Amino acid sequence: MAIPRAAKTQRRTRIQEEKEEQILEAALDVFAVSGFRGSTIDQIAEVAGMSKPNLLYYFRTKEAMHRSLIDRVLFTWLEPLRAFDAEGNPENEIRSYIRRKLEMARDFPRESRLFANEVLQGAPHIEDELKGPLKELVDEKAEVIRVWAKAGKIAKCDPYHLIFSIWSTTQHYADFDVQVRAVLGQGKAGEGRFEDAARFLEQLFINGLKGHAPQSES
Amino acid sequence: MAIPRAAKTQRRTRIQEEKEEQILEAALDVFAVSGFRGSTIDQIAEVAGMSKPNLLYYFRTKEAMHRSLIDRVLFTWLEPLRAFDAEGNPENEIRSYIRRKLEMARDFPRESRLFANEVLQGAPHIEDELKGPLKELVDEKAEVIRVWAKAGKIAKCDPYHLIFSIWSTTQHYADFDVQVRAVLGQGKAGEGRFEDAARFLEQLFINGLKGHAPQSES
DNA sequence: TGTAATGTTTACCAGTCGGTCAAATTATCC
DNA sequence: GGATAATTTGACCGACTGGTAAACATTACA
Repeated sequence: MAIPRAAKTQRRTRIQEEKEEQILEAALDVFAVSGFRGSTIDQIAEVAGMSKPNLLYYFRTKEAMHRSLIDRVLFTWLEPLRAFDAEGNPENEIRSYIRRKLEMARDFPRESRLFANEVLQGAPHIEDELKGPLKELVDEKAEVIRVWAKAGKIAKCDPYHLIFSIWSTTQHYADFDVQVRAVLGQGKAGEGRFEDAARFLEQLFINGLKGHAPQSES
Repeated sequence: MAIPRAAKTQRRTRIQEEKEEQILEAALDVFAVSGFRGSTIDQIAEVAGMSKPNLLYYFRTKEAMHRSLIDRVLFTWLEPLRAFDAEGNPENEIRSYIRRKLEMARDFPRESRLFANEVLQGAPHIEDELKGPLKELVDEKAEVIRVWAKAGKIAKCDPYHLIFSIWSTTQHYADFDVQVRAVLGQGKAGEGRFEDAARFLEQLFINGLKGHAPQSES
């Protein structure tokens, strides 16, 4: 009868586990490059090395694949921000947040591009996630930063725009990789570029946010 | 016999001028959102308010439209960087570069997204421009910054990554507009967000690059 | 080992894609 | 006003799109 469709049955078989993994892996490849509209099931099927109807056996529609991919990636993608610790030393927290985000741009560029494509195209599939969980998390961490600034531990600044600028500078190395490589040219475009970027960004943000001494309150 | 195709004839008629303008305007709307692969001629035709064969009378192919659009936008897009003046005061130059880039993100978000889409998808249509004219311009301006740093007018830093970070932070407000709005929420997502962003970014970059006193040479 | 559930494939569908063609319409210029 | 060139359109093409149906193959399990 075959009603599997990956969710109906309580326990997923080993083969389901494997195939779904294989499909999402291929889908990530394709969606990350062409976005949702620009990607086709046939492309994904080819990359995954299976027939199109076979893909559609595990994911009923193209949207279901995309949805599943986004859901899985979104959680891990926000991990670095979640790790942002209110109790920690501000300078260290910012420094390691930058470093972690940069590592993700280096190690998971496809995931970064998947989101970039989605948001760039108006986030038609993840608007709720942005306005809900994402906003809440950012609000929480922005408050932490605001308190640090108020206490003079870092410079007074808009915490939201600080977060945006860390996102954009780090993800730039994944999303605009082609451009970065083109501009740096043969010589400087090697893997060392991430180390250079890390050094520069840490310098920029740490110096840029140096607290103004203890500073009086109110 | 009508061989116009917009380029064969030396002098372009008023009507050609107008229609091509109209088409490129519509194409910008569509390409900026969906990227090249994700956009269709029919969509563009509908936005432009003309029939599909009529579009194809002025631009032989979808690629020709895209090409034409990119060529036209690329020049103006790099204008702010070109204006970067080696003779000027470093702090002022950086400040006004940021401001100009941010104004472009605010006033020409579609153009920003057009490029973002293109680069994100591997820049299949503009690789040459990136490796050629763009790289040359950036090399030139990076040298200016390097000299400033060497003279102690600004902090020692990698000029390429400085430029990347200005690009990414400013364009973020165009390319990731939906996300920015979602995170800032109803209250703070108004037009004032560009002023807030400008203030933050100027603070970040100016403080982040404060020169270390005159500093000895060699 | 049999059989029922699971997994895979071939053939196919209706709608959309980029693009063509010839006929019809409109502007231009004498 | 008429000839000529420029513009516009409806009808159409083959290739591709997301997705389906049903036959076939494989696995799990009694």
